[in-house]
Amino acid sequence: MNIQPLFDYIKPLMDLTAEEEALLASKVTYRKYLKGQYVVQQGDICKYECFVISGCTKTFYLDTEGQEHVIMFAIENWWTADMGSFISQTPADYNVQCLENTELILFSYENLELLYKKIPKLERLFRQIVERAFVASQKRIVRNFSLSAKDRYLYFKNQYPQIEERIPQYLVASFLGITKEFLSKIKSQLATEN
Amino acid sequence: MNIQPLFDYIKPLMDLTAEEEALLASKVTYRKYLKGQYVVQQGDICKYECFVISGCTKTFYLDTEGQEHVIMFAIENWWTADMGSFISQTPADYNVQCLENTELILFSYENLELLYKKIPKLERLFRQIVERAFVASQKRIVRNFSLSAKDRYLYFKNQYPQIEERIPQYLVASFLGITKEFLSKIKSQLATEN
DNA sequence: CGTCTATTTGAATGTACTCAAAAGCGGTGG
DNA sequence: CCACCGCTTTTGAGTACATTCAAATAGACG
Repeated sequence: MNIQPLFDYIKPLMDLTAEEEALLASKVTYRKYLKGQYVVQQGDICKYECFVISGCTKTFYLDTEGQEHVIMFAIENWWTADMGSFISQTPADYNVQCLENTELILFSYENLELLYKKIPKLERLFRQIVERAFVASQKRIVRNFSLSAKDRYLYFKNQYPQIEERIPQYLVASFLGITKEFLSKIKSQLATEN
Repeated sequence: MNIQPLFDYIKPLMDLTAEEEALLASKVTYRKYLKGQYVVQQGDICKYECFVISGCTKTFYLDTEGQEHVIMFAIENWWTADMGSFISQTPADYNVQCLENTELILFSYENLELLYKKIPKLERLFRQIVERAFVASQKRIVRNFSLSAKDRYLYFKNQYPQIEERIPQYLVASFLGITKEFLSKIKSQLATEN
């Protein structure tokens, strides 16, 4: 049990007093997951916003044909959840599953509300975090529209080398919105080019 | 000058005292734009978060080939801005332009910060607004991956009939990530089907 | 070493794009 | 009132990017 990485993450964004840190620590849950375990399942209510201490998760959606679409990955110092489900406490559209053994800090809905009350500046912190997530999400929409599959792959590889290295290629393909076969062809094409 | 729609929008989300309403009113700017005018231009710093009282705006991006990609529309009771630019006060990636004569309520960066200080629960309100925007953005990514152009169009038409009716079709096409020609073909196909 | 999963390769196909031209439509001026 | 202009939409032919399906190959792990 080590939630220090959470404080290290918060520190540059916001100052917390020792009491506030203690309160925060008392209202979150540290939990280990094994590779393959689900943090959230489609149809369940997403009970937690999660901060990743170590490991890696994927968030994905199963469409009506059973096709899996990876929406996001999360690694050390990232947040994950099905936010739509969490904020309205309604059934989740997405699954969050661990791709490695993973350590998470869980913020339950009730405790997060309580923390917002007791430490109002957390409201500010989370506003800023979500603002950045929203901006990143919009940028991804733009990339999906304006870049070819090849360029989206190169962008991903360049931006998130530490993710590309540790997850299977078919998940990268799904994240990029292409088939695993086509990503394979893109890679072999890139290899011959140089 | 009528900012009542803003208060009507806020009321179901949060209670404001008369003093708070007055303070808020004193720290925002009401402004009319003509059809075609820019609210934000690519390269400028986005000075305001904008609440739409009336009219309609498009947010778009010009890629390296000069191709326009519509990222979002905003109509009555929606928010618009280049949030990435606004939150970090750096040059904007996107343009926001009025598609009709438009009335906006402008929140400047400084005044919004001041309002957050004086009315901390506004921090909560904006957090919740951005959370919902983020969720919507993620859902759009999922739709772009899992639906065909035809189904994306049908979804858009169904969800936002009041937008589809009042804007030219080539902008709808751009928003959906397809060419205007292809959207035209989709529509004629739908017409023959029934 | 064998099994299971992930990746690669190839051929046929499909969805959406490009380019070019024609048709529709709204406003303006002769 | 009609003719013309600019802009939007439609139509068609040819093309490109990405998919599907099937089979072969490579890698990981017990």
